Amino acid sequence: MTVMHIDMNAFFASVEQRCNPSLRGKPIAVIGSAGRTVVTTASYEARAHGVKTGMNKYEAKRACPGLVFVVGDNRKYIDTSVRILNIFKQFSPIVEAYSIDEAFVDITGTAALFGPPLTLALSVKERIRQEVGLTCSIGIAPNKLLAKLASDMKKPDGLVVIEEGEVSSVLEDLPVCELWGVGPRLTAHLSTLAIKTCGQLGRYPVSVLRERFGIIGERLKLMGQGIDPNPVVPIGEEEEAKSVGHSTTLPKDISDKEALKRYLLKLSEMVGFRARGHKLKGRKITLTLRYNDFFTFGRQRSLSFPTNDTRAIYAAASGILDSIRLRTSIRLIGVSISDIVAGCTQMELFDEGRKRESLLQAIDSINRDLGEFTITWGTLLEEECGRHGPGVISPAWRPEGVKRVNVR
DNA sequence: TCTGGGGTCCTAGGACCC
DNA sequence: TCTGGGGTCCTAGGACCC
Repeated sequence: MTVMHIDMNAFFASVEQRCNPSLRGKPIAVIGSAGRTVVTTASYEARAHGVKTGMNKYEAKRACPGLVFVVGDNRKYIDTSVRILNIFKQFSPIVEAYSIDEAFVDITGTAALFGPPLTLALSVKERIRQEVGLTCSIGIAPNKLLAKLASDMKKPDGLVVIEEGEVSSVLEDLPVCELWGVGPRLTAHLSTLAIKTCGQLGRYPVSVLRERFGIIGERLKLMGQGIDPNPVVPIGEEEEAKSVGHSTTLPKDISDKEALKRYLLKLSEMVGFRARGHKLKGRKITLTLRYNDFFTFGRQRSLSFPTNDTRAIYAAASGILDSIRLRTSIRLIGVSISDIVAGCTQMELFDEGRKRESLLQAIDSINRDLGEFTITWGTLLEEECGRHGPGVISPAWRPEGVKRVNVR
C-alpha cells in the first residue's frame, strides 16, 4: 500500500492571506467572532513570534504586538477545501477527508498513470499552488500512520517520502510524542518506563504495555514499529456519526438557570436541526457545563426512545440542569445527543407524532432555504442569544456528512 | 478583565440479573 | 457471622485529535 497525506499549511490563515493581499507577509491570527475567543490558526509570520493555536487575544498580542486579527469565515474554508479534494480525486478514487485541512489518498498502483509517488506528489502540489494559491506539506509512506508522520517532518511546503525499507531507521530515534495518538499524558507515562523513542517502544514487551495501558498498549507497540492496519476510508463510506452536539462559551458567566435555559433551547434546536437533516436520532442526551473556574463536567440521561426533536432534547437537557446544584457561575454550556440510531425513517406510530414530524420538516426546510433560525422558538427572539455571529468551523468538518457545521 | 468548538475511543464503577 | 461470579446496561470522566 502507498498512502499520501496532505496537510494544508496554516490553512485558515493562508486562505485569508490569499483573499486579501494586504495581509500577505504579515503576522495574522484567525479568531472567532465572539468576545471570548482564541486563535484558531496563526500565519507562519505570527508563529515566528510565538503565536500559537489556542491562545487568547491578549496572550497573542503580547507575544506579537504587530499581530493582525482576522475573524474566520467558514464558507471560504469549505469552498477551498472542496476544490482541493477535487484535485486529489483526479489522482485516485480513494480520498479520505480527514479534516477540513487534511486528507489521505491511497495511491497504491497509480504509477502507470501518474509516475512514481514523488512525481505524483509534485504534480499535486503544483496544481494546488496554481488553482488554489496555497502550499501544503505532503507525506508518502506505506500506511496512514507513517504518511502523517512524513507530512509533519517538513513544514511549510514540504514533501517527504518514507520507503518501506527506511521505516525502522526513521523511527529509531523519533520521540514517541510525534506519534499520532500519543499526547502529553501518554508521553509522560511512557517516560516512566524509560521509553522515549519509537524504537524503544517497538521493542518493549507487549505484556507490560498491555498491563499498563490496556488495549492501547498493544497498539502502542505496533505504532512503535510503524505498523498501522487502518485503510484509507473514501468520502461517502465513513461510519455514521456517533454523536451530534453544540456548545457555546457564554458572553458573560451566568448563574441564573432560567437564563441558561434560553441558551439551552437554542443549542437544542441547533442539535435537532442538524440531526434531522441527517435522519439521525439519539437516545442519550448529555448536558455539558463549565464553571467559571474551568471545571468542566457532563451529565447524561438515557431516554426510552431515540429522538431528534428539539422539544424532547431541550426537555431532557433542562431536566438535567434542574437536577444540578450549581457551585458557581457557568462559563460554557453544551448539549449533545448520542447512542445514535441511523436512518430513522420509520413512521411515528401516533397521529400526534406524525403531525409533529411534518411540522419540524416544514420549519427545517424554510430554515435551510432562508438561513438558520429564520423560524425560531419564541423565547430565542427575546434574548441576545438568539443572534449569533458566524462561528469558526471545526477542523473536524467533513465535506458531506453529519460533522458539517451548518453555515448560513 | 485570561483560556473555542466539534468529535472519537477507552475505562472504571455501580446497579441489576441469573 | 462473613466472602460466588459471570454478564449487561448505565453514568462519569479522561485522553486524544483537528
